[in-house]
Amino acid sequence: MEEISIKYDSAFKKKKGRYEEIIIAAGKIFSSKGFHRARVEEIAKEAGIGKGTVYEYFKSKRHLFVEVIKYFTTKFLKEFKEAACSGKDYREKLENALGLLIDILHESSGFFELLVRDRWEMDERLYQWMVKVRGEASKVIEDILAEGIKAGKIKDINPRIPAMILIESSRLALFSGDLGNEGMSPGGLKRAIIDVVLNGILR
Amino acid sequence: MEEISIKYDSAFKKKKGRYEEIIIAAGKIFSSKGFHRARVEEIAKEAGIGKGTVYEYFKSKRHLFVEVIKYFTTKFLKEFKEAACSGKDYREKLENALGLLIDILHESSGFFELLVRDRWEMDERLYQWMVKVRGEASKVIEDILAEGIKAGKIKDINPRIPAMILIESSRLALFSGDLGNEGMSPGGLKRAIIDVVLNGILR
Amino acid sequence: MEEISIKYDSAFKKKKGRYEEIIIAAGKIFSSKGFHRARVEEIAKEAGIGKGTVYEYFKSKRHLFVEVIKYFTTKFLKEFKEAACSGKDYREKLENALGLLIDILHESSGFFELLVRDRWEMDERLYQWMVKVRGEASKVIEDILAEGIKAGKIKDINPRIPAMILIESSRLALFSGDLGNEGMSPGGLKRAIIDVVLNGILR
Amino acid sequence: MEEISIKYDSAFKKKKGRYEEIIIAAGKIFSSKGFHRARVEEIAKEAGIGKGTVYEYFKSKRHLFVEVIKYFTTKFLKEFKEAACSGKDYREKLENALGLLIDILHESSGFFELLVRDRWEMDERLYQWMVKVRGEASKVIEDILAEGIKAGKIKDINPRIPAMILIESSRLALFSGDLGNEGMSPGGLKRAIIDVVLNGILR
DNA sequence: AATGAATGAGTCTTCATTCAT
DNA sequence: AATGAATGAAGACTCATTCAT
Repeated sequence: MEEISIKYDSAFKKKKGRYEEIIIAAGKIFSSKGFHRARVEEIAKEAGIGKGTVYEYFKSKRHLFVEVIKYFTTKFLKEFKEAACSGKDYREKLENALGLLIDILHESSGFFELLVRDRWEMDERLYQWMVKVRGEASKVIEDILAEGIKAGKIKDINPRIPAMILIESSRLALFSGDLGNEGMSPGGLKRAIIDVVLNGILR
Repeated sequence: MEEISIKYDSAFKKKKGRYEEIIIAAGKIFSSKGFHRARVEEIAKEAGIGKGTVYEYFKSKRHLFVEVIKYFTTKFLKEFKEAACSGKDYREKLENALGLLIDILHESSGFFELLVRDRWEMDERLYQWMVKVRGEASKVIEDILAEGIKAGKIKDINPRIPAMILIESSRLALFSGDLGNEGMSPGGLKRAIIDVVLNGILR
Repeated sequence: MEEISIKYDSAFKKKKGRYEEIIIAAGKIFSSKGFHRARVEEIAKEAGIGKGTVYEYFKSKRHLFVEVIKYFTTKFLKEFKEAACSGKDYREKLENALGLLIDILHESSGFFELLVRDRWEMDERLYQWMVKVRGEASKVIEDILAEGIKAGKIKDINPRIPAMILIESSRLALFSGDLGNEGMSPGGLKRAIIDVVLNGILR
Repeated sequence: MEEISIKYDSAFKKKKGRYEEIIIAAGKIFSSKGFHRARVEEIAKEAGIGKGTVYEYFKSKRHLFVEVIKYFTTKFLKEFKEAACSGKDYREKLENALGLLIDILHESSGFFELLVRDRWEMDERLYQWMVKVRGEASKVIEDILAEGIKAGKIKDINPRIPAMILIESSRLALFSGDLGNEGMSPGGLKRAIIDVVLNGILR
């Protein structure tokens, strides 16, 4: 299969494929080992190319790292925003957005830990980028909550804190399995979080 | 003052102080730079000793890292549990415990990011340790919530998820300033989180 | 003018021009950076061709270097010999030959430093080539001096040493500006050298 | 012998010996291969130490190179100035100074070619250093000639050009053997150069 | 013939760790 | 016990060269 598609692929790759291929391979390796333990040669191998080729596309390991972060966060934000639109009311939108976030965290936990973990690797510009991404993600949820407020379903409060609580709480998906919440599927986690934040736990 | 106590300290250090001093110095450096960027020599310098001496007390940089994690998490857990006892009812206890957690995250954000970030550096044993610490922290909050349930104040639900939401949400303290929640003091954040989780946001 | 001749040139180049163009481009780059710091890609760019094309004409960077040395030294020797013929007597010939040498050193100091500097890059054959070039240049001056001897103007000595002193002294043109002999034009330098060597400095 | 002196040596080395040992080893390797072809590991091996140790004493290969140049030129200048003082009159001083220069060029030709050859490797500061060294060497000869002028032995001219001619001509020592002036010993070369420059070659 | 994307051998450099003092 | 000079394994990065198009 690999063999069969070589010609088609290689014709395509020259244009933009290589760049993206390397990003994706690097995403895998960085996610599983972190910046420092990831070896450029290993990334190249994962991408099925030679070590030097990486440097044809990226100035340095650090630059590659930055592009990996940007690539995946951009991709995530796009999907997240789309999910946040697809629903008939604020409640459905909330479920869709949070569901997507939790699914992604659940599946790609490695990558999302990068965002916190390798904060040390970030220069100021990348750090500001991450702050912006975080802010945008928060805004997506805030807007949904604002819709709920407008519809009279939600208390008329500043939706920022609840929005951020919802997002932070989604991080629990990272620890499923490790923390005894076995049997807690992504879907179950989503419902539980929404339930707590919407209804509270007071009797 | 610093100067005055030096002699006393250095005489005393020979017994047990050195070990702890190194841990504390290493905590500072690891927190601010992460495992890989921290240099053993810098840690030694911070501790006011020679590089070789570090290896008299710790087998390797990795071993030192493990002990640093254990030292600070143990210290944290102890304080966290104490805070969770000091209050006349579940509500006060919750405020005290969460307040402490948020304060620590706010002050020592660098260190607590270690716990997530350098997950990659952990061998299985340290990872299990961290899982245990997380579990115990969760248990502390769960017990407080259970007290509230028993007192009839809180719905009769499994308190695990709310407990973990409370803990995860506390992480917002890590981003104060960066994320536009300026003006949100640790105290304000604590109250906001408790309010949302206890009462929910539905009208 | 440059533009106008491009088409003509490029049509012509296919035959022999390319080869020479590359040599000239390489001469520029090697002269300004030396062998090691010169990049094949940069040479290609300077020649207005692709990197791979260089290898169509030259087996390797080293081979190209050798040809560059040969090309320019041959060119220089030819001009040097011509200058050494153009004069009515030994004195005029000496002035013309030395004048040319000094002018070339003054203008293309970079290239002539190659000859010494990258001695390490030379394999035995190129080294012998350089020895031969040096010998021929010396011979040109020796012959002029011999003419002077024959004419009874110059002492009847072996002209080799004076010839080589004249040539070595011409190297001072390399340092004009750096060494405080500012204001010493190539012409002035030429006259000063000839004056000293012919007349000596004793009172 | 080597063995016998180990303790004495090693006690001494710790202070300043290592630094100088590395310089000397590096001088050997740089001289014989030039900057680029010299391998740090080979320099270390020549010095009888490990590769990493070089970096304990020198920040980088380039820094080491700079120090090598400075070390040997300083040493040369010192000896050159001393030789230029040791003589009863200008003539003896000239013979001593030029004799030393020619001997050194003859023996350590590799090193002195560095001075020209690796001009490309020099940053501006090192280049200025070399200009200064050249200027000082010239000044030494100029002063000797000035003494001759004062004594009425030499024409009352600016001694700079003759001084520089004497120095440049000494470079012929670099080519003894290669250029057919076989049998021309350093001593013979010295006398020939002085003779030509002092007396000139006109009949 | 011309190209430039791909390659990997070759090097500098870092830094955890050792060990003689 | 304490030290820091010495070490060398490990890894990022460069660039001459190749070769499919």
